[in-house]
Amino acid sequence: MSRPTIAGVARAAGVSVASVSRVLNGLPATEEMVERVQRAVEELGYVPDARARSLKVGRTFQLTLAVADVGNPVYVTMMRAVEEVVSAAGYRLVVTTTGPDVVDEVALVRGMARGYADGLVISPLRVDEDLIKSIRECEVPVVVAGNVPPKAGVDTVRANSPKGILLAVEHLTAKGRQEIAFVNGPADTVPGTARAKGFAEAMKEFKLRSAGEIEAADFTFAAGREAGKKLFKKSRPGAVICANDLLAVGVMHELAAYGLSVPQDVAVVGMDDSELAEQSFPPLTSVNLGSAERGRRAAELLLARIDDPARSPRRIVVQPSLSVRRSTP
Amino acid sequence: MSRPTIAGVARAAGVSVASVSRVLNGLPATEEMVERVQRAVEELGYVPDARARSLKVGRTFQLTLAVADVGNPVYVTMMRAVEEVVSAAGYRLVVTTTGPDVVDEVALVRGMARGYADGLVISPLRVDEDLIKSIRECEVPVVVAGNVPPKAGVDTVRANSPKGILLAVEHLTAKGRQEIAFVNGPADTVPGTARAKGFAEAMKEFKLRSAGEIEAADFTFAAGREAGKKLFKKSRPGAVICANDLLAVGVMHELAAYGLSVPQDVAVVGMDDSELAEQSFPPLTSVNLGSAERGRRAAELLLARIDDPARSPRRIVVQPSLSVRRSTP
DNA sequence: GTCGCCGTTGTAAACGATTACAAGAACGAT
DNA sequence: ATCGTTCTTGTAATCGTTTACAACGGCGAC
Repeated sequence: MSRPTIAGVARAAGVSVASVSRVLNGLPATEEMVERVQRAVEELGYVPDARARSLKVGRTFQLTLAVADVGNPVYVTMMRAVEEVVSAAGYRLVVTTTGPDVVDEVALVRGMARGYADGLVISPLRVDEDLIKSIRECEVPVVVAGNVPPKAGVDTVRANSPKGILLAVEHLTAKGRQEIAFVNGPADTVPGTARAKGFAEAMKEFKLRSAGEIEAADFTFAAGREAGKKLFKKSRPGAVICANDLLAVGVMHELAAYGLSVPQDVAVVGMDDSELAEQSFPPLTSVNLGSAERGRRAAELLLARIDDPARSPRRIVVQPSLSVRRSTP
Repeated sequence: MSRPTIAGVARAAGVSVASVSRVLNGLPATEEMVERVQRAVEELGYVPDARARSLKVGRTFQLTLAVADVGNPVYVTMMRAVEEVVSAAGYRLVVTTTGPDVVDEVALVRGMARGYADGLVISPLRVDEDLIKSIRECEVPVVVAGNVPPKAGVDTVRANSPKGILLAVEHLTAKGRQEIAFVNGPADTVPGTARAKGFAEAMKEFKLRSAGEIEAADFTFAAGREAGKKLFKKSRPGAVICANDLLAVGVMHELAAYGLSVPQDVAVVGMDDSELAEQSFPPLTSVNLGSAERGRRAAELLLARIDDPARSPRRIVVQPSLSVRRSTP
């Protein structure tokens, strides 16, 4: 016995399929009609088929959020924010992971044309011409949580990480730490380049000389440890700014291995202000790049564009703040 | 200009829709036919509509993984494992979050009848009759990563947490810690009850008296801190076992607030052996409940059941091990 | 040359919903 | 009594695929 269809319900209720559909969608009908249909639905345990429905109406009432690395705690903050906005608007949110490769991301964006969802929020790590092209040509609205050039013609909401790094440097110098090193993620990623540039600018602004720069292989804990190892092999900075919280925690572990204490010997600042920042020990001073707000705004942009596909693309920048915790003096 | 359909491709190629479909699905056709169709597809940028396809063939080639709390790092381990197995088998994995409430879970399971995916892996926190019923009656195969009674008639893969706690207690006593306290998650959850029972059994086995038991409000970091506060207000155990890693990290923070050091003053053991365990400081000794293996096996069970819906339900138990790190002596 | 067979292609009917359109009922106004 | 209006309901087309079935052409065997 297979699932009942609308035709089965119609037969059971002794009415037409059109009437069943109308009742189900809350269109006007007599009390008796509503009654009969609902009884039949109840009796048969009928549940409408979303595939058939979306084929006909051209919408799925699902939205997709694509993240590069589920292990990065910054995404949980974002995911929560997106979920909240999206479900309040009556959409289901589904999360998929792309690999770290840009080709995976391109495949995902192209794949949206298959009609999996009505829209996409994507936070790409690496961006190239192919990806921009696929986003521009995407069949469904796309919002990029991150930085892509305006020519992509797409809604974006991004962080201001140079400004964030400036806040970190300002805080560290105010506390008397002048010898600041920087542990970045891969330079071929979008946040990687932005943060490298931000660090250089900030150091210039404060007339400081960098106490060492390391490019980690990844935005991960393990890569952070590696980077820390390399860094402390050649220098003893008074502070380290890290391009995200996972890297920062990795670096702190490495510091401990060297017998250095945080923040007395070395101050450490992370970025993202994710849940990990408060969970780490000592709790991590971290640049809040507004992940929650970025998630929220991205979701709102997506909904707005679904409502009006013709509106001109918005580019929102969310301002950072600094969450001071105990990893800095 | 809307997306091209198979009819458009057929027209452009000067062949019938059936032929296009056949070429697209790799069914036998002449070289010339394949050639013409592929050119037309290329030219128009045709992408088949997954909704229409799945409506017709009755399969979506998507699988759903439902998790209760994306903030819990144990799920990232699991997600990675599931993703790997599932994508190797040619399925797309989509992740959705249920709330902590059982009604959300029931709604999700019922909702699967709408045809969102070909199968579901769910890891429910709380289980009641409604949920069991909905799982038993679910239109698509369901695998439960967790513990539901056999009468649910469903494939399950669960951890052996009592055994895991036994390992923890054994380890602690071997290191000379006899005064062991336990910080559990909510008792009305499935893991909560299992772990409470496991702790009691383990203490009995080792002829020890509990040095305090606290039920945290949630399986979260914040709840762990609260629980730690309560615990240390009334007792000074030599060791604390926590029902998951987030709770353990919360407890360690509270210990630090009391000026107690880990592991010298108090040893701490977590459960799940998630990525957080190695990221925490000191790195957390944690009971490995086999999340990765559970994820992998759950995915395999799901694929097997999709292949053969009639096979009798399997109930797999994954054995725990202990990952000793520096939070215990 | 005719027949049968096989391989390739096309026609049309599904899948399960929504919805434009038409038909019928009810009712008041003339 | 007739007509027009409005409200409710049913019939059938449609969304974009897949696929059963039929048609056709080519080819070898007799």
